[in-house]
Amino acid sequence: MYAYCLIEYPIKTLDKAFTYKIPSNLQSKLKVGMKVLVPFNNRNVYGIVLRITHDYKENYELKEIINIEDEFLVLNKELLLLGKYMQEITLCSLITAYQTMLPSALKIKKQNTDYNNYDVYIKLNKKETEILAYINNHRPSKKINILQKLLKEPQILKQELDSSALRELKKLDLVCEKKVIKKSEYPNNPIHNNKILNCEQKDAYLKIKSSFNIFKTFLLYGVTGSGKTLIYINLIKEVIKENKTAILLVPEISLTEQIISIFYENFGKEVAILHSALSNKEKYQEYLKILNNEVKIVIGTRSAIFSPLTNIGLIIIDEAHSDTYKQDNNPRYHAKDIALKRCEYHNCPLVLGSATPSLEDMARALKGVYELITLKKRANNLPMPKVTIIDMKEEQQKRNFIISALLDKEINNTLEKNEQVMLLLNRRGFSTFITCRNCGFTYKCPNCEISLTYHKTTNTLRCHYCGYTKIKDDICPSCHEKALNYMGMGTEKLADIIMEKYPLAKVIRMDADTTTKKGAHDKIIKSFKNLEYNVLIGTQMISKGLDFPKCTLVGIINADDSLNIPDFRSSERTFSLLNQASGRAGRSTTPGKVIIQTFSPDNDTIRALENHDYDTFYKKEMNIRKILKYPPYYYLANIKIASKNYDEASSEASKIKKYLAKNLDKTSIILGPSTASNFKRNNIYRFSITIKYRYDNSLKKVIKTLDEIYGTNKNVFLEVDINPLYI
DNA sequence: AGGGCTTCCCGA
DNA sequence: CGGGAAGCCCTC
Repeated sequence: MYAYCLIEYPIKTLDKAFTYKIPSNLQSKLKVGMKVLVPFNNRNVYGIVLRITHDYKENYELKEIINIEDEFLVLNKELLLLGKYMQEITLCSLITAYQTMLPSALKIKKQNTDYNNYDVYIKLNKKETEILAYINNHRPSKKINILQKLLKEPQILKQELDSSALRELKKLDLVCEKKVIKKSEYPNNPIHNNKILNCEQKDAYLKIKSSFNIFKTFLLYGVTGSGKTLIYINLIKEVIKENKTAILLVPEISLTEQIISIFYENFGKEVAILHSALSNKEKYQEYLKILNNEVKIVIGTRSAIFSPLTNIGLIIIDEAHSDTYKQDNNPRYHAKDIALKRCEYHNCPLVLGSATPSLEDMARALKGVYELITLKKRANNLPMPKVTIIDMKEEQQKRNFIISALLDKEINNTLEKNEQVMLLLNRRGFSTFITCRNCGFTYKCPNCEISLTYHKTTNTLRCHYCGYTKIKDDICPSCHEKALNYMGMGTEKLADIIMEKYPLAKVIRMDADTTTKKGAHDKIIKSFKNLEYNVLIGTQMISKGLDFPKCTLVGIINADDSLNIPDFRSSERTFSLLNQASGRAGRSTTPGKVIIQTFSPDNDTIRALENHDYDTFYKKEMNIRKILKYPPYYYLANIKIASKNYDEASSEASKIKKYLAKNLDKTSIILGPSTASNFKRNNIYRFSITIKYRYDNSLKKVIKTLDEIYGTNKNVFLEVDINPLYI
């Protein structure tokens, strides 16, 4: 017998099956989808079996399979097909597709077996009476604080305590460390039990339930707080009753602790969790549970869509508009595409849940490709927070540069009432663009309607979609002030300003700088929730899914900045982000207030936020997409041409453009080559070509051919992204 | 990917 | 003529 194997190297030229003889001792055990060790070019490598046959025609002298790596790890037929599908739609190599589908401990390659991962807890090391004596004999301090906490709680995570105070306590031998292997069980949290579906929720539930056993996609469009989770739970209970399984995808686990604990509470041991914060060993364990049919539900981030569940009855993608569902390196797959394929295979429904659906999804729903289910009311009948838009051009005249008069007043009010404030400082993206400090003017490309990117070396502004270039002016073309240099402000500076201005403010920051350490994220959220602080300042990471009952005011300092990011989806993202952030205000009994500061108070996206008006936003934005031929009216494909050598990258890019123009359908539009948004990174220059197309035709074949040609080029390489989220 | 084999170039 | 670097090729 013979086995066709794919080997571990993710190289285009090796992306084909190699044939091996199966030694007699392995013949009964070996199955398609298993990981094997094979001799390859004077050494041994791992591979995966794609096909087993009884005869072999060509007279090439074959080697034998050495061994089966793990008899229990088998990629089943569905997953093998799924990998092929992923190869097809993302143009990655097949082995890359399979590698992506497996947890890192099981990848088809030699492993580093560094599995260690544990939590360090702090415990008291002396009797309670001794500790109390110590507390009574010393002045209040961070150390005393920690001891008091430990008297209440027997053990506390090390990262939650002040490290310098802890060091001293250890020296005094009052506390000790305890290492505990991290467990993936989440605490039961009996808050959300036994909730009954309201009318809207019940309707949605029944509609989806009636489509069990049918391959069909639902867009569950419900305002923030409309109780989508409760619908998910009820649906999944039903799925399990039918003895089937379900996958729930969430955008980021750290922001979804609540969902997880609700699921543990409802389903207990039947749930497996898969996400990047788990150690390799934990992932392996969760994966084994799924393989052994010990669980019925998998909750996880993007890659959980590949869980080896059999007999799937339902897949749900929560916050389906989130960018995290698309992988931003090779293979650039979107979890939704994979989900659709799996639902088709299992003949079951896919549910896309969102408060601000992507235009693509909404367009499909309105066309009838998906079934649209709308939840208009918040589950607890709370009103949506009141949104006020402030014109920062007017405020500038009044010398209010960062905090408007109204926001100032509301911050004072809120702090005096002992409630909490969240201030969102919009990110500026990766590339630099120029804004007028005086009037908020930003340069836009006349062809593509996106902000121009500033290139310091040449003092030019360029469109990274189509390549349009112009020289930067000295004075603002709009207000004629010499103020064309505003580059934005960081959270640190804003925190300083707030602390200086409001004596009552206890400020905590959350952004990329303050959350680098593991667990820092959680720590900030917990301490804000515990009311240790009353002002939370952060970038967009504070906007997602967080629930702070005492937070009644949300201030958006610079609504425009994300609007100006040079990307055709910046309006869509801004709407989603700010709508999401607005939803943070007033989640319990007191109604919330939202203040949006902007230089463009007449902008349609900003206007729509005032009334949480997705529908109007959708119509206006769709119109722009139609005129400019962007998705959902056209599909996109992006090719980045990268090289250490500027000239080579540039000339190859021009060649590729010519090749595409010659070989693609004439209805396709080719933009570029232009400098990519990440034009120079790590000394590699990148040029970008974007194709807008309506009919697939020869596109994938043409790009694939290009990709193969450049597969052997050592100096220039291509990065292909089909349906890119960013270009 | 990565090892082996060929080729090419320069100094003696 | 020799050795070392660079390029090329092959892997069941």
